[in-house]
Amino acid sequence: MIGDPTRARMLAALMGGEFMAAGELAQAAGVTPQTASTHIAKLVDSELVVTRSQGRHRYFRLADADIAHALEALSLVAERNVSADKWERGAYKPLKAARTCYGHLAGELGVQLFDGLLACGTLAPHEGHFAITEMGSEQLKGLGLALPATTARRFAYPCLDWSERRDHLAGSLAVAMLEQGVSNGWLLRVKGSRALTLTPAGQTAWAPWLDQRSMRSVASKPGDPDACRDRHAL
Amino acid sequence: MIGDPTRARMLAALMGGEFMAAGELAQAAGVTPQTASTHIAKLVDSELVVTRSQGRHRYFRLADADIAHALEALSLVAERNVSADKWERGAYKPLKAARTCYGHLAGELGVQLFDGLLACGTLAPHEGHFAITEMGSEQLKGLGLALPATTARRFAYPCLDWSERRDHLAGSLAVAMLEQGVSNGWLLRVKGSRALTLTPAGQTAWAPWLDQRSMRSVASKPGDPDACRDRHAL
DNA sequence: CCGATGTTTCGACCCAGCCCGAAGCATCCA
DNA sequence: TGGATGCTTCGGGCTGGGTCGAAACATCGG
Repeated sequence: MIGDPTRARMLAALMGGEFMAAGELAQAAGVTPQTASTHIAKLVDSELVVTRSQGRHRYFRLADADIAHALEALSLVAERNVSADKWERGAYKPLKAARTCYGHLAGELGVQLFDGLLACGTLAPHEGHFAITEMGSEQLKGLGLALPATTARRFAYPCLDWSERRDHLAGSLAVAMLEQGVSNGWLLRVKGSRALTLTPAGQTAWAPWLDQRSMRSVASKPGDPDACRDRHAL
Repeated sequence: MIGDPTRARMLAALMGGEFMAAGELAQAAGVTPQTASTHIAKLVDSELVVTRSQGRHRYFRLADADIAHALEALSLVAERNVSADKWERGAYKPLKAARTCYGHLAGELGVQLFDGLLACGTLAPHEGHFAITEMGSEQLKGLGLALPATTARRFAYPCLDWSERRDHLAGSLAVAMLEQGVSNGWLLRVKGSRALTLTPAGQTAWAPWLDQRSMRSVASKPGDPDACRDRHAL
């Protein structure tokens, strides 16, 4: 089911996490609308994709996060033979820098932000997932973020990034942060792609977490929130 | 590649994490040896499987943990339509109770053990993965376990269980614990299957982590190691 | 060296399923 | 109401690739 190249391209296009119209999917997969339609019907039938009719359009989206996760894990394996310099040129480059992954942020930017959130003590490990700290809650509210329910099972958890081969943040918090970033003009969607670009405004807003030269070393001792808080106060 | 039913059965058989001979794979997939051979060649060619010749046998194993993880994530999606009572009867039942998952323990037993290890403070969350505590180190050494290098990147991390839909423990620690369990007779392999059975000896050895009536509530406040340590002293 | 066993290669067959053109619905707009 | 747009269904052509029988190759035991 997932193995067919055409359906695989469709699913890859849907990995952005948003609804897409049937015609868009046909274009993304490079087939005629009628061919796309039969494929979509199969995807819906096997409950990988859910549908939502709106006027004369029908929109489709991945059914849930488990499916996105499975696809992400597959990408990790499938893309591993892509040579290192492929990432640095052509269509891959913007995707590697920053992209959406089922509604949240992935790529170099996603990984950096995740590292920063941990290093600054905005998030703290909690039973295999992550909880937001009191301080972190203040930080994010200060940026104008409406925090989703922090008790949700899928509030914040790690997601392995297929280009970076390291974790980035997933879960309702990550979704909310991406939405905020896009609506505030911190991130721009690249048309017809999952790629994103970080604007100067975004760089400023998220500076406390992104602007850390020695990310790795800081991350190794998570209990140093002061540096981050100070920087945030700028 | 993964989508072909025959290859999927082979990969599922390999999910146990051990080497299997070509003939065994043919039997597991229900095809003739020559058919199996062509499939295996493809799997090796696409680097999903690695080979190891020994005499007139050739043994095969999944290439690495990323691939196992991707397959596990796929199972989670693929098996979700299996009705609840399917799990309770027939061939599924022993698999649900306890099985191997790429060299470590999965199923109800795997999830319980993982919960117990966290609840007792043997393991503690650490930067998205898990670290062994000093106390936990003593506990495991006391059982005669040779601890793998605790600094390894993949020492201990969560792995979503496709029958339980909750995390169990993966990583080199989990592999070592399974190996110890099998070689000490705490666990018995069910012939021709990934299933495992827990012996009374195993129940005793792992009692500190398994023997907790109110698992969920205990797990919710991880800082209560005393009860576990006391029980261990029995 | 010779049979037995395990595995791979070759050749031929056959069918599931992908693809598109044409036609049929459904919805919106003027 | 009629045309334009978006999507789905139907029918038929085609081919990629899975399957097995037969035979070749490799290794072990005697």
